[in-house]
Amino acid sequence: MLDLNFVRGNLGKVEEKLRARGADPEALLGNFHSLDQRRREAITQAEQLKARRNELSQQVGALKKAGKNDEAAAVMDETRALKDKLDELDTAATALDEELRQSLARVPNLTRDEVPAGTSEADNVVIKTWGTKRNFDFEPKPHWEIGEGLGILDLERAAKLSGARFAVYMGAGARLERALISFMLDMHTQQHGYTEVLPPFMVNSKSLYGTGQLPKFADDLFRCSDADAESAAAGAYKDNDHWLIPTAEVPVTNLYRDEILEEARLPICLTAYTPCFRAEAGAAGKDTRGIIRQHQFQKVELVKFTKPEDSDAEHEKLTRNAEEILEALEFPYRRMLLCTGDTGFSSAKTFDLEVWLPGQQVYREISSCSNFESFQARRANIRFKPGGLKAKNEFVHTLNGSGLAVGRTWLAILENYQQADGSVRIPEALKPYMGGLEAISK
RNA sequence: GGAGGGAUGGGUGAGCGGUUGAAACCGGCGGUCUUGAAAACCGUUGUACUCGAAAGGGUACCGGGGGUUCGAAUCCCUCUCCCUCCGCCA
Repeated sequence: MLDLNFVRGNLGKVEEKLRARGADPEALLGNFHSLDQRRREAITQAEQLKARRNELSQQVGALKKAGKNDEAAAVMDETRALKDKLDELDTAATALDEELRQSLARVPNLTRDEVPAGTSEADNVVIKTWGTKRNFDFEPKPHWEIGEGLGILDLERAAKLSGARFAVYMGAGARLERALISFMLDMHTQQHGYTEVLPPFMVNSKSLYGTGQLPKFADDLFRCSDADAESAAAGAYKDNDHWLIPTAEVPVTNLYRDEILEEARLPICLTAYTPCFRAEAGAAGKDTRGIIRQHQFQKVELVKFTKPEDSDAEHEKLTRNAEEILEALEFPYRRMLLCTGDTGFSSAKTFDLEVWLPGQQVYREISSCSNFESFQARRANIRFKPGGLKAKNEFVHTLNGSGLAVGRTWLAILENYQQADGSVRIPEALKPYMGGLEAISK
């Protein structure tokens, strides 16, 4: 959420930044000025009447104490007469306030000035490229052919169990997924200084609001049937409903919702393995082969809470921490700076890491590392207490990134480490996690 | 699932219809003392919105929502969460 005062004072800039994203400022904020104006007038009117009521009520107390019951009764009558008008003004003020809040909740974060202008992923900018693409003396296959050939990936039976966009991993394939999770968590906890978290895989609406998935992106999520569908459809979510998490970002960032952190504790660096559940609404027909795009996938996530002035440096570090996994596994990859049109709703600046997939001859996103600045912190009310004379609590900056998407790492291993005979070599760094296994073969 | 008890500021915890935005203690910040520190003492210390050029006002907030009342942290209803006991259970 953007700061109301900032929007009010910088409406032109906000509109410009929204246009840069390809959003329509008219649709999002069209009547902001007049709405804000009407809201403030309504609040002022209601508050003036409340002040009057409070003043009279105090008089009643004083008169009664003094034994002047007749006079008290007269004042009580006068106050009672205020009631209808007060209800009316209060209702109007509350409605306008709510309207403003809801419209603000749907406004995306403003992208940083260094984010390149653009309308789609085609406009993302390559920041760097790492590694050398392997030369194959045979035609490299896509991962679904390799995985099914080795009997470690079973998409047909997954479809029987759950439908399209699910996978079953078998034997060394299942172990490879588990090995990757342990490898990534170990590296982040032992070498990069993160603390491991195992959060719930279901969260309530409030948490999803805090990180920005709600209210705008409900269609992308799986909602559990204990939710009150009727009120949810109306945009009014209950406190005790449950949704499957689309990423560990949601539970981990919300860990400190409505809390005030000690400055000395910052930055807080957390890493979490979780499955992620995404409805992939609107992705029909996209990436239907293989396991690139799934309703359930596993991911190791990195999350940071920082002081505002540190978030840029921590963003770079976090992105490096994800890159180091790719480098340890010796994958050719590149780092992209997402353009304004491709940067996510809550993010001010995002780097995507794309891994080379020789079976498909493309770079594919395997990590997305974002600086949300105070956008999520404001929604989730996560503050810190600055030391010294700066007494006022401030919103932290939140950041997160995949470190990495495990399913996509799994398929990247198949495609990059495949052999002519259909077997797959195990990357050096992963061998200890695979019980010393050299290769997966039939 | 059943029966009880709770939820108050950064923390612990009083208040149970009218100068209570909220005692006290702890913590934080500033100061006195000290070569420095500690101790002791003194002062200070919530958030959001809103009016105002400012000084300074106003409103709301004691888990959430609703109600009673001239007036609610305090009474009533309801929801959520936590604790204790019983039952069930990976």
